[in-house]
Amino acid sequence: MLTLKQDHSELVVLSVLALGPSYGYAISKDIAARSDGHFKLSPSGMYPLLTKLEKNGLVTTSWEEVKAAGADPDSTGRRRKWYTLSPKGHKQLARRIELHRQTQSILDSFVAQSPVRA
Amino acid sequence: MLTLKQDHSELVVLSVLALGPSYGYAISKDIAARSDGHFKLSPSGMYPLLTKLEKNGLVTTSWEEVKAAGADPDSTGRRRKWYTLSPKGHKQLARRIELHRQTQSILDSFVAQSPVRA
DNA sequence: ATCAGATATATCGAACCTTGATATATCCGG
DNA sequence: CCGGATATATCAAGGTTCGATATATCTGAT
Repeated sequence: MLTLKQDHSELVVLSVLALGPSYGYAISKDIAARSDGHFKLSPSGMYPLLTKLEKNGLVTTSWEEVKAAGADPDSTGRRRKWYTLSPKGHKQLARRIELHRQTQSILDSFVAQSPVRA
Repeated sequence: MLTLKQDHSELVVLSVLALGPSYGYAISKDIAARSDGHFKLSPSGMYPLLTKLEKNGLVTTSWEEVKAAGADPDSTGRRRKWYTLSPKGHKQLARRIELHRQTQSILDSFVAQSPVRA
């Protein structure tokens, strides 16, 4: 189980949001599910990252009050913060993907030349 | 020009040392050359990393006194610290490569599903 | 009704990493 | 003789990581 570092976190979160708006908890479940449980982004990694994306204008946000079926109409209910990829966010994702591919290709050339013995 | 982060630095440095012993300055030049100038590992990234590899037993080290052709025989000369990948280092490299491939493959699956628009 | 576990967001501090600047010293070519 | 390359290394400021902690709500099972 791999805990994602910031660069990979950002790439993955942006790519998840490229499929449609979501919120922190759902994104983290999504990442775990779509990576077959291999990738993990914990709350303490997720929320600061989402805040940073918002501050940088890569996402826009809105709050949703999630009320239970038979809940007290006066209760606050559970709050859910939705994140939507902005045009700037889409551009940033494209840039990140390009950079990722470039990095991978060079990294692979180093790895390919390594005479690996177990 | 990409400055390597620790994880990538370690993978790249180990893979360079897998081809044969080297020393800090040469490794950094090697990385720049073999990446066509795209990867950079600065002295302040390199030396702490090499120290860590040594402390963890992944490399063994030895000093070489590099004397100039017509140098004063009593001068200290320039010091060069050679790093040789240990058996433990070879195993670690194999592990790192495997992890790298796994990570790439999952990361690629996220990226592949991203509807990229410039 | 109660309670455990899931849903949901968020911060904190200690440890660790990153990076440009600084330091020291030697070697080589012009 | 001097600037640039060779060679190693540390420092401090800022950024990152990660488990722990906090708060509050919802759901399903007993």
